[in-house]
Amino acid sequence: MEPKGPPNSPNPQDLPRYFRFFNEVGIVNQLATAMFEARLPKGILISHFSVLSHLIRVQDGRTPVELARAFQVAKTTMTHTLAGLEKRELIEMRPNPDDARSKRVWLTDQGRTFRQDAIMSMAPDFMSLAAQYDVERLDAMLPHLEALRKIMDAARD
Amino acid sequence: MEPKGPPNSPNPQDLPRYFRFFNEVGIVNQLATAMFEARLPKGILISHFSVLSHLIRVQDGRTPVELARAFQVAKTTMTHTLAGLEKRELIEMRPNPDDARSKRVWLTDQGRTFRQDAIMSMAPDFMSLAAQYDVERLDAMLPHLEALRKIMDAARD
DNA sequence: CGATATTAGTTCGATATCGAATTAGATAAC
DNA sequence: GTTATCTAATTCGATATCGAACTAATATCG
Repeated sequence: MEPKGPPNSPNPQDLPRYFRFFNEVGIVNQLATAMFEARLPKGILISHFSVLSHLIRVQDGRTPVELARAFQVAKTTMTHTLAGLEKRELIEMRPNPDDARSKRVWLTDQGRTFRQDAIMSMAPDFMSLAAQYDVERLDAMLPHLEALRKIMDAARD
Repeated sequence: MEPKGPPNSPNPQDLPRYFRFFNEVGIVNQLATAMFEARLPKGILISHFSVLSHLIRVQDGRTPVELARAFQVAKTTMTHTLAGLEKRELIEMRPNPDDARSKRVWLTDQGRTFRQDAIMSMAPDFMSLAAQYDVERLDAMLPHLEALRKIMDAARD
């Protein structure tokens, strides 16, 4: 064991290690996205599904800006995503009584059902994954990813 | 410790755990992408940078199809990305002597220099990250991510 | 109160990505 | 060896995402 220096001594030698890690994260993300979207009806993307899930998790009635911030996408992107969901009647946009500039987003029954069905349709993929890769390993990584995310999130001033 | 059952018993109860994991991966990826691209000259995206890096890592002289497969993007997407790199003279496209339908992609000196400069310009971000998050934790996750990626990759028949 | 600055949402133009169709060349089958 | 099939790359049309500019409403501040 090396004597432990200061908590972390930033070292330019480490650069490739970061690249490798983030590269791998990117690949996993791409594969997961492809896996998810293969199960979604065409025209519905992860972005749509994620908004529905978010609204269930944190309660609906959020404003578009809140959603854009939560997903860290441009406001215009959220406008577009919400328009798609509204067109399919998975959400409803109502005026925000607290602020006439604003709106609030509500899930429709169809929206809730749709999400539930989508999740169920993905189950087989996860089951087949579970057969080859112990879920525990994902759980073990989660706290580390969360810690990383929080730091990176705080860093983007 | 629980008695160890069969290696992994796929269990529908685990679904939310997968979602949480892949969701977190997505967020980290998004933050990393934003961090990288903030350092790249405008008009250059991660996709461009990644192709340059790939060509250095596995040797240039690859064909567009090979690159499209390596990154798992549509051929048309790679055509587009390569066009951007060529316009900026970071790569050169030459005919493939082995196959008249095909081309081979070569790095220019400018391309190599560009990549090196880009990496150096990102160093400060990584250093500041390293100060708060031990690189060892990333290294520890890497093999697990790689294993996961391989399984998912094989699964996408 | 009234002027200024900020904020919510949209429209618009640019670019990234994809799938379908196309063209030219290579491979396979008979 | 000729025909049919497959493959490499591009073009085209559709959609996702973004930033800049805009409008309307709210907040701030003198």
